[in-house]
Amino acid sequence: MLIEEIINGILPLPPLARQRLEACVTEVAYAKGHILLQANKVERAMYFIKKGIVRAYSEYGDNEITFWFGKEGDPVLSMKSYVAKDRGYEDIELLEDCALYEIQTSQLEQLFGEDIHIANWGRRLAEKELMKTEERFISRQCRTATERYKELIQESPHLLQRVQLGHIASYLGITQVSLSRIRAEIR
Amino acid sequence: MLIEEIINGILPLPPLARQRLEACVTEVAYAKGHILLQANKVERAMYFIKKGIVRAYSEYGDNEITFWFGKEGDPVLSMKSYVAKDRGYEDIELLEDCALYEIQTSQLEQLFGEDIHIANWGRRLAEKELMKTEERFISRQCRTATERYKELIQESPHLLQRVQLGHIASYLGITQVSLSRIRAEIR
DNA sequence: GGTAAAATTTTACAAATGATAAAAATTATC
DNA sequence: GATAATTTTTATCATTTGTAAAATTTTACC
Repeated sequence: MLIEEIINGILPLPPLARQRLEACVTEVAYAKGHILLQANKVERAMYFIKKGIVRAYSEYGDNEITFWFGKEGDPVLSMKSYVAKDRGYEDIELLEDCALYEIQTSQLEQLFGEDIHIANWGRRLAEKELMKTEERFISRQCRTATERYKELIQESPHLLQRVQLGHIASYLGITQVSLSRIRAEIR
Repeated sequence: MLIEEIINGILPLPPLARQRLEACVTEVAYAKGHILLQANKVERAMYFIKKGIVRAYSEYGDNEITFWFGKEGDPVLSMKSYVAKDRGYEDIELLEDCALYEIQTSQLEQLFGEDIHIANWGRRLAEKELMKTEERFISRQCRTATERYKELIQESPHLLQRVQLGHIASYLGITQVSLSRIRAEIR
């Protein structure tokens, strides 16, 4: 996926603003298993996924809890680092070899202060992420695990092909055993 | 709470920008029980709470599910309406007589296009809301109902004085009966 | 292709939560 | 302040989900 598409997908920018933003972007690539962002660290870069799939998870007691998957075009950042300049909750692990667009948040912040189009682009980015988080929150609050699994199949069928079920289970907020049960019932 | 404090609490604005923003604000007051924002409607206003307490809830099947409380200083808006110009999920009900600051989102959007400080203020608003939603999401994912209840007592002890337990229970994602059990165990 | 490792499913049992109904306590109203 | 209405607690039983361990399937690697 091209950075231009990703940027304009958030908020279409006039050519000059887009050039300024794109000038901050560098391409990087890491192998499957690489930890892109670390929990308990103030991260100074954010990414967009050009190619590949990643997950965000937290260690909690013995087991890790996956709470987000990112795919092509998605932004990857520690919100806690990005917004509050504080240590993040999550590790972000590459589930496939990935190509990424990298931006230093310090550069981005400078542009936010200089270019009103980019400031509104950044606003839009946060707003869209907020919508997604809210939707998942409400889905979690209102629907049963079975409904959430069916919803996931509907909306992200590709994910099931690319991610192992243990991660999916913890993403849905249930154990792998529960997910197995649900899958058996549906069949 | 003064609108000036609320605005500067999100992002301190230079005097001119703050004046422009405050010029959009009107004060309104409604009685306990009033529905400020309606589910399944594209809402065109947002609010900040000057005085009082509100809740956001969705009807789901027979029962309603409360998923947010707002108190003095908090923004009140349907994210779906504000961000996507789409019908919101939630009703927002006043749990006490409230004094509110009202802003038409159309006016706000115009300012976002005209004033870079206000654009960055809007970015900050979305970012902070995102952080809050994310924290609650993670708390929900990682902690038991009992832990979440204790967390709530710690962080918002006032809420328990002002809101009935049925709403608190559904906010915590459990039934009122479960919450009663938890309260009995803790004592 | 065979072996080891990892992932997934299945099973049995335990713990947590939900549903329902009824009792107790609190709050609102006249 | 008495009565009704609402809210909260308690009790019982059913259902869901979790834990642990074993069985099966899939994947990775030599």
